[in-house]
Amino acid sequence: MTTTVSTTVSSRRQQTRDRLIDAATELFAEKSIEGASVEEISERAGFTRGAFYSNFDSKEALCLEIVRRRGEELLETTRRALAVIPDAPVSVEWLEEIIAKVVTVLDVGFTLDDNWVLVREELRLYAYRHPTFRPALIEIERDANDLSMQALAAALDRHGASLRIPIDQLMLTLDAFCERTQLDAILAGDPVNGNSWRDGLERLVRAVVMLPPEDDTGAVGRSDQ
Amino acid sequence: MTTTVSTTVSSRRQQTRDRLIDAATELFAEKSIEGASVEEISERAGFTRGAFYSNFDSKEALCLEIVRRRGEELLETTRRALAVIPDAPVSVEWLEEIIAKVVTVLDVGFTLDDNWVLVREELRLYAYRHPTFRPALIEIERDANDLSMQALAAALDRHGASLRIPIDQLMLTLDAFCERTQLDAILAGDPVNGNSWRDGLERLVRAVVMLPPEDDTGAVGRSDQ
DNA sequence: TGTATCCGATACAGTGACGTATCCAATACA
DNA sequence: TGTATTGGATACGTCACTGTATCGGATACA
Repeated sequence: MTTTVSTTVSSRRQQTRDRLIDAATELFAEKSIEGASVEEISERAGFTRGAFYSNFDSKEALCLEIVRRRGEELLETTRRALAVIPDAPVSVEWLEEIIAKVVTVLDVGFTLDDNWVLVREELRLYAYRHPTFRPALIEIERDANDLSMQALAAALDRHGASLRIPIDQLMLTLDAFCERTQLDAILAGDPVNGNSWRDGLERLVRAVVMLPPEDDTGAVGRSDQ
Repeated sequence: MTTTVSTTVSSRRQQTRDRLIDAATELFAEKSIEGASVEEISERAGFTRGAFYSNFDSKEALCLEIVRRRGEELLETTRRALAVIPDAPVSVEWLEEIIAKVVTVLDVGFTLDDNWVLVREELRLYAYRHPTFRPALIEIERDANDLSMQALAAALDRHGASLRIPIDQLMLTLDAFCERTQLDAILAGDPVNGNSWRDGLERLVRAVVMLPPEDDTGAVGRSDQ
């Protein structure tokens, strides 16, 4: 139809959508999702309510878009972070290496936006109450998690290291730990440096990873996939 | 002044307060705190808005009361759970013993009410946005945490065991893990049996606790209470 | 330069929650 | 039995939010 026009059109539309999404994300952190009215969101974005409804069917549709975008960002950034991990096993200080990478990857989800933790928490609860929205959140979180998990599994495997607990439980635990630490920090009024919880994260990983049986050169054990 | 009357009066008043609090807790889990109106809370409790405002100054005051009560319940139940832990070191399977107790104690916070996890999450976010409410939540959570933590520390010490990570971090991690596992279960639509996360909890503790250097009889190391 | 389309603003009516002020019934006390 | 007090219900005015329907201006294309 108007395919030629839509390119220029879309760019404008995309911008207002972006601004609406940014404003919404901010407000979701400040007040809750329930607490932030469509009017307020539009206003902060510099538009009126009409513009909002012209771009999104509802607040839920906007939430969905937020999650979708964040999911893409997450996957993208995680991939970049993972690309840095060397394929070949590192002989010296390989544990440090692994831990550093794991921490970096997990960082991703939290470093992107200062109060994303709050919004994420909000979205989780929102999902519980909005059945149509729920599967989207679950799927996206799962995808992001799986990517990091597989990378970690591969890295550990390459270095012949093993874990004291199942890897999926480790991922969940690390994630939950980071989230909680940050929330506590925010509650306490501390700035979210990202430093306080990083140390804890490293300690946690270190405590759960088991070294390979006395191997100094770091030879490869088995490498399926 | 009317001290003699207040006893009889209070009992009636207390009942309506209880009903209001119960209704509110239910609704906070179903809809959010923001999402549950004073009108709806009163209605579910079998009263009208007038009764609500006769008993609480505001929704925030009610939240405060909820947290206060829950805190007391938590401390009380935790104390009972801890009372079961034997003072003397157990020679055989002492690790099992410790783990079981830790799990039990942590259970407390979650077993009391099926969807307390949701309400707790809500309250955490609510606290972030309501500065006057915040310190109450922080204090109560801290008190409950400290009680378990000290008990765990003492138990570990009696048995000469140590941890791979600082004990406060362990407590936070365990708590966060339980919470998250349950939230995930709720999101996935699974019933909150309390079984799925129990296993994980035990594994986690087991992975982090370090046995004393080859001691079969479980002799006491140091015991600075 | 004219015209069609698209996007956001404005106007409007409907809804629901809020907090207060007042009212009624039941209970306590004398 | 009469009176005072207390606990909860009802009624009221206000305000913010929702969603829709209509309008105006800008941009693209001929």
